[in-house]
Amino acid sequence: MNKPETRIQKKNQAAILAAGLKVFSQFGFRGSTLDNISTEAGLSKPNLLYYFSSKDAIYKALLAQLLENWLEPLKAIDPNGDPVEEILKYAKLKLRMSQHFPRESRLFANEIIQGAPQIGDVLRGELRAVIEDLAIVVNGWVSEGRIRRVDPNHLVFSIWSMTQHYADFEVQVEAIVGSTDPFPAAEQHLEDMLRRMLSVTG
Amino acid sequence: MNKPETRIQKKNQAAILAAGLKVFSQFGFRGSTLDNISTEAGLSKPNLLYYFSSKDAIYKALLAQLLENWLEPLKAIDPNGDPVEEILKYAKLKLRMSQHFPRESRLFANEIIQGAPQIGDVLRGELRAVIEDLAIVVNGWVSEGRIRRVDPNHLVFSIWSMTQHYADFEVQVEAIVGSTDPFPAAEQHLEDMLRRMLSVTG
DNA sequence: TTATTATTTGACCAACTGGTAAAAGAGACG
DNA sequence: CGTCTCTTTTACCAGTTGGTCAAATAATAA
Repeated sequence: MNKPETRIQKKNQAAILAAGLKVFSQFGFRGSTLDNISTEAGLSKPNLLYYFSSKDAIYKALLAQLLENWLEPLKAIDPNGDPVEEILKYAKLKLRMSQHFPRESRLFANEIIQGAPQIGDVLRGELRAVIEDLAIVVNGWVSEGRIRRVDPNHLVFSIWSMTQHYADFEVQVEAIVGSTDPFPAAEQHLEDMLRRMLSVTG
Repeated sequence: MNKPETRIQKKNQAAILAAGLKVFSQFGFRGSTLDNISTEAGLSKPNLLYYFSSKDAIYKALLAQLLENWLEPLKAIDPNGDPVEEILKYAKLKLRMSQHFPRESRLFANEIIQGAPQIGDVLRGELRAVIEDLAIVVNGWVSEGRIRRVDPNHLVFSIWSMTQHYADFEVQVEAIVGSTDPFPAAEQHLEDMLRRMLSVTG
């Protein structure tokens, strides 16, 4: 029933979402203004509101898009694969997302820090369910003796935190490593941490 | 030269800082309003401005206070102590700070995510210097064979991220562990991660 | 007590906030 | 060409923002 989008609509909606991502990820929802976003998008404020009915609508569209990409790699962990390699694959993918999509990460971080007013339900619903499934898989690996004993939830927390840190706290990382690209060393460190934590052959 | 503070001043300044911490840590600087803070502090807005000259002044006072407590434990790492235990002591202290002062952690996280407009200088100055000193110590431990080879900077990043995660992403942690207190298991996991990463006797 | 100082309040301001209405301007299509 | 829809702009609004000011009120000291 929804009409096909014109090329102008496609272009402007994309520009607005890109601008919204930039602004929201830096200032959070309440700290961002429609003026900020519309200026960044190269549109007038009423023109922006012609494409999105409200500030809220832009924010929600961004989060919805983000959550998909967020959950997908988690579900891709293969219970039949090699345990350490599966976990490492996920962790490295997450690190690469921090490297290449830091604003998405910061948008998410802002939302969570502020109490997840928009996506709290998703966290307590779908995310929790996915993590519960993963916990079963990890616990299976543990009881089969294929990885060392580990708390599945906190393993996930440590992967999330160590990887997202490079996006969310980018300015702090930069303050310390200077102009060095931190990601190669970060990946090596992440791999070391997880291999030593999980490998049964110590 | 500065006059002694009256008890009313002490009380109201403390109330304002407590209110500012609560509000700023939830909404970030730009997302917070003087009305929020003054209401939270139980004062009228002009009355609040009688004690702090501007919104900025409250925020800066909070950050200054915070940065002291932030850097102190880092300097307390003893080059002459047992390497693994020294690092673990620091990590556990950091975790306990997340547990008992989550709002301070979120205030800091908000500031960093938003590009550290206020404390960028401190990060590139004092923080960087402290981390450089620590790196020398850690590299010494490595070359003495007392801990396994590790990148000092990224070791610190992983400790910061894994510990602060429980404060900054509290709502996400809660969504997954439910009403369980996450901190005992978090401490165990943190200790496992670091011991297995660092201990030469694997 | 009174004089002095410290504190609090209410009224106010200019700039900015998210959002609206109507009309002008562009594009697409027959 | 003309018509019709899509897009953009101009002008506007009520509520909120950080902050000021003078006057009123409480503490305190002599």
